[in-house]
Amino acid sequence: MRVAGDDCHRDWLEHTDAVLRGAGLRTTAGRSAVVEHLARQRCLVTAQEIVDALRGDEHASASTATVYRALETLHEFGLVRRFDAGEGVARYEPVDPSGDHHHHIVFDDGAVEAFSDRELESAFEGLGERLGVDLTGHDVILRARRPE
Amino acid sequence: MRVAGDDCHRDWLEHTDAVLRGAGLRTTAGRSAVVEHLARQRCLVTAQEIVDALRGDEHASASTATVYRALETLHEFGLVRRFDAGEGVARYEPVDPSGDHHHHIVFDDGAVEAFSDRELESAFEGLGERLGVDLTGHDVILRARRPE
DNA sequence: GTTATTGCAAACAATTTGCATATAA
DNA sequence: TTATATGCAAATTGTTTGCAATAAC
Repeated sequence: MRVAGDDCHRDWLEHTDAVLRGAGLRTTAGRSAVVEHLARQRCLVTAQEIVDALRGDEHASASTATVYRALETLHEFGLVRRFDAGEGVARYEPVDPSGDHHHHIVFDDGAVEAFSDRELESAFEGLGERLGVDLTGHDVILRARRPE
Repeated sequence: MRVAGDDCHRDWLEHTDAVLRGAGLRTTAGRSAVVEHLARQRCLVTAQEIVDALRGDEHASASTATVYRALETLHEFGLVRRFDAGEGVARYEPVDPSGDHHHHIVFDDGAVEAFSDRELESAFEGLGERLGVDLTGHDVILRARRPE
């Protein structure tokens, strides 16, 4: 039985490795640790969370500077998405190489969850044409009240 | 002849005044200057831009701290939207009291433009129900390539 | 051997906060 | 008169950068 999430993450890891290597970048301990941590991640992570997680890992670690530099590199290559819910911290997540993507719900208590909706997705088809611009992507942020 | 934009801004100004006053807040020079500047604004503004604009205005001014505090207050009351395109600066804009709203396109050169699209908007109807959450709002951020 | 990558610590930029003063109600 | 708002400057926070040391290729 295939576990979708796991495969997606393995795919991302392989894809990321290939892209970075293909660009002539070296496979180094720090960046690899960041990439592997992201691959393990389902949700949005902050740079600080990666630093902390790696500090607690005896097999890998990376300084704050390295984490930020790795994230910047990954972002340049379109391998991670940067997401900013407006709390002053940037959050990152792997970009699924298969093209699948999801969006986010920010709850009033600050929690962030992922969601996807085919119907909403299809509303973006043809939008670029209607607006007369060359769309390269889209993000949706829903705000929701936490049910009490 | 009615000029839509102007009316909308006047409406927002009056609405904002009423809400703040209704909450027992005082009508003070600093906050009023910020509110009036926002009302005059069509596009997304940063806190710093407001400070600078007011510094050049002989009739009004507000310190950095006051501008941030005013924006925070307005945001709490849902009178402004905070928008973060991921460049590390928060941008604010009035929330139209009539319920009308628009979204944003971030171009690869960093420019941000507003847009609205009825078709896209209608895709959000029923979304909360489909997802089983109580939606209070939504933001859409399009990414686009600047035509060369 | 070269050149990219790292860690550290210092530098930065946006935003927040403490506190004494000013002012709207 | 009294509590809210302000300005200033210092403090915080998230992120970036210079540079010498290190490690990939």
